[in-house]
Amino acid sequence: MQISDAEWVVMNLIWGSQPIDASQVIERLSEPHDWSAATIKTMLHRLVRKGALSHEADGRKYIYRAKVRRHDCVRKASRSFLDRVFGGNAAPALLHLLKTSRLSPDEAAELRELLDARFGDEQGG
Amino acid sequence: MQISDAEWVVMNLIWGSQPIDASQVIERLSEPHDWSAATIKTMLHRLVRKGALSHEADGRKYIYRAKVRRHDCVRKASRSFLDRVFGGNAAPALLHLLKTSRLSPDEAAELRELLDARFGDEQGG
DNA sequence: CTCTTTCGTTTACAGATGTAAACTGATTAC
DNA sequence: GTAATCAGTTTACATCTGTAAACGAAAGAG
Repeated sequence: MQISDAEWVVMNLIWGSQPIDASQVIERLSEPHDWSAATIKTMLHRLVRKGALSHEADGRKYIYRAKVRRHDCVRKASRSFLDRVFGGNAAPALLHLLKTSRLSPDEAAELRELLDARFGDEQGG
Repeated sequence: MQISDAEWVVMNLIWGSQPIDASQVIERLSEPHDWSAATIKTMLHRLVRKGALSHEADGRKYIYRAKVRRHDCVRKASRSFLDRVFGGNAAPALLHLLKTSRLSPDEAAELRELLDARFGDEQGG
């Protein structure tokens, strides 16, 4: 199951604010993305159909919840990105991101720690 | 201009082996991707139309060349991936890739060097 | 010179995507 | 209780994608 660009916007909101009903999603996304309410309703509907969201009636409205875990979707999307753009090799991707990104000192430190933890200074691991 | 999944396969080949003619592309891609010659011809055609490739007649066949630089496409695709999946923040993306990837010691070392060069140990840069 | 093969162009077609209006059933305001 | 409103469902529609067949021109086979 593929989550499209626009659907990621919706999913990202829902992962961060579930359970949530349609009006909330519309309220939070229509302005910043210049989407009509109808567009957002369509996306919610499609995401339910795809199995990415579940909805549960609460009176006349529906409460939406993610059925797929963000982490799994991130993994899938990352895999697909790596495959398509870097032939599946993480190293060039990491180098590219590192070269083109501004990181805060804290973020850099965290990265360095993880790097050291997983791939120790002397031997790789 | 967007390069689709399948088109990336073609572009990746061409970036690595240009100039190249259609029969070569077909020869190199149809087996591993299980694509018919017609499919590959379509993709070449679309890529020319999109402006990603140029073609130049050489007798009855065409020689293809990339018109867009790989680096630019990588940057665009990375940007789009970051935006869609990580809300535009490189740090979580880097952490994710690092957590889910196996790197060789050399790759790890290269990353560490770049990290240190760009975001020195004491002060961020 | 015809027939066949080859190469590129056009056309095809279903499914995904972005974007949204139309429709329908329930609910709230009079 | 009838009108306006609101939520969700259906329908719409152009474009993009993946996948490929059909078609037309050129070139080589005989």
